[in-house]
Amino acid sequence: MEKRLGRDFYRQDVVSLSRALLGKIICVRGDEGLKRARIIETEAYGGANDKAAHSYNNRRTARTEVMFWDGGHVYVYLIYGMHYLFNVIANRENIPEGVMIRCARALEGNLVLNGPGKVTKYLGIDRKHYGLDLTKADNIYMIDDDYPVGEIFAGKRINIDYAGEDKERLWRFYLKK
DNA sequence: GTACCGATGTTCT
DNA sequence: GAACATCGGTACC
Repeated sequence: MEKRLGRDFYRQDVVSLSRALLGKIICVRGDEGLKRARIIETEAYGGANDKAAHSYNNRRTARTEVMFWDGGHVYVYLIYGMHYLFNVIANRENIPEGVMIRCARALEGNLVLNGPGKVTKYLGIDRKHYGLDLTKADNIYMIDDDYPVGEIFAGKRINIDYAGEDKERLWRFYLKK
């Protein structure tokens, strides 16, 4: 059975949500029709106390604004001038936490999207999705189809050398290939 | 497998 | 003006 994930699902702390999102399906409707991908790797970005997060120390700017919104909103930003990264906002209003989707598998063709920039490129996610609500939007949402996830592995997050001791946190979660 | 490199544009200091 | 939650390429081992 397939069902759309609702608000309560997203209102978890960011580490719990990062694990819970594994195996779920991202659906995006765009110019080329419906694209879907199953999440197989995530990273948690904590709020005020995580030096790796854009919202570290509750930094609130035009870019990080959506991180302070209720769980289930979409945070998209451009990195290195060419790649959009897709994040799912966790927890509740004014607790700025987000889950980065690092790796997924396209349902159409079984293509492996091994990198956050490849995930957004395949799905067609860009700045127009910034701030949308995954529980309400008709062009971007998440589906639970009761996929058997199996064992979840954990490791250090990637490319956050600037984060000091927080780079040691085991906040990357993934399923076996 | 690891190591570097350039491309590219927005954000924040 | 520096930094950046990346990628695809080349080089080498």
